[in-house]
Amino acid sequence: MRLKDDNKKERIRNKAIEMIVHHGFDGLSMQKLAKAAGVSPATIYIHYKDRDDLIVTISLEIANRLFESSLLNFSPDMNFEEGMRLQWKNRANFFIAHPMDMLFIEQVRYSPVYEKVREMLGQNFKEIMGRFVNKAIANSQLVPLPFEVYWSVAFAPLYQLIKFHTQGKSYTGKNFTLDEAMMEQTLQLVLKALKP
Amino acid sequence: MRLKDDNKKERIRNKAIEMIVHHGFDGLSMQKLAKAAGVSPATIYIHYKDRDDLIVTISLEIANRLFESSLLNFSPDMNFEEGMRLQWKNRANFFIAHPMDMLFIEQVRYSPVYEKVREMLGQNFKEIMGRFVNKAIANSQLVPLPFEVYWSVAFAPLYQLIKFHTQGKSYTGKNFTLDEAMMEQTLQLVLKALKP
DNA sequence: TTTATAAAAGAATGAATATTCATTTATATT
DNA sequence: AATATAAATGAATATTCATTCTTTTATAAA
Repeated sequence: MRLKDDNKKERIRNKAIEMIVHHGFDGLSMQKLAKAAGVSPATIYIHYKDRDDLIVTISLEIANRLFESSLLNFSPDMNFEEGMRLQWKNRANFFIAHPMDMLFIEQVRYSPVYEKVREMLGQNFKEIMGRFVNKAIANSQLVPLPFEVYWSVAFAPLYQLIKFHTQGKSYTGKNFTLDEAMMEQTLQLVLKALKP
Repeated sequence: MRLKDDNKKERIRNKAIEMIVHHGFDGLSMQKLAKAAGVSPATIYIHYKDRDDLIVTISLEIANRLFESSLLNFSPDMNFEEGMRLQWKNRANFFIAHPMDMLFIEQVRYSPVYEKVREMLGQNFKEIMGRFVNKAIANSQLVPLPFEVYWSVAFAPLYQLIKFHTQGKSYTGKNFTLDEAMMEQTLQLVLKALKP
């Protein structure tokens, strides 16, 4: 029997991401996607149940790949500063290597689609980060705070900076490029905030 | 002659925001919107040039109202901590008073629509905040840093927390409510990061 | 080589889409 | 009260939409 052509599926996937990044969710039509990917509309439905499944599946793939990347060489038993620096490095590496994925997943995260994505995400990641935070607090390497406050202070600035970088401009429209030094400076500020 | 019924326009506006917040940009159709607002499809086109203009115009309205709110009683000559606290308070008040506007504008901010919105935004706000930051650095009340780093550290955590709050859950799905004390705690962390 | 099987294609379907048109309606001005 | 004017309507338009149907094609297993 004939096997599924993964290259074909990848083309569909990549073009879908591209279309959504450039034209939003309402810029994605199955026919335009088929044309852009060089396949028949019907072929999309061999790989994805329907339009919604396409979006959710791709979102999950990227989210899981991001989590996986962020956990590279990471352990919840790490020293707090060391762990934070590694998380920052891993996330930054992923986003800068895959700018389209970054813009796509951020768009998803702020759209109603994320509701569906959230409940299908693995639990691993939250557990590991939860342990990391609790341990750091117990060891007096991190000021005691609710997980959501930690998350907001620890990572929201990084995401914001990387978004500016990926878009090539800050929210005022000014051209912007994030370099190693600026990222390190920002991490230092965040660590200053979080360390007792 | 007959006058434009502002109540009608407001109904269109509010239902559009509601539909986009709940079902995303691809959940907004002009016919559904007309039905939800209790008007004829044609009536929408009396108030907005087309679908795109509707979305961009509403986005601009909300963005400008947010800026205005954030500048209530604010002056770039303020002491840094005082100014930061006021910005946090003003923004939080606006978002918590208008949760739908918050979810709408955040969705816009992460979508390609924002490109169009950005270039139509007034310059006032950036100028005032730019002066505030420069002055604070000159007075050694704020550590020297690029505006984008300041912005990311100073406000991204607030936006993240308010988003958790407005959605009623954190990104892990856990129920979440932001209270005064938690906001103050987070502001303290951010100030610790930013003060020399 | 043949056969069985599922992938892939392209055309077709009906529903939904944004927008407009001809008509009616409300009201400010005269 | 009459008139002029623009708001508002509902039906209509052509287009685009997601999805499926039938047919063809590639290939793994026999």
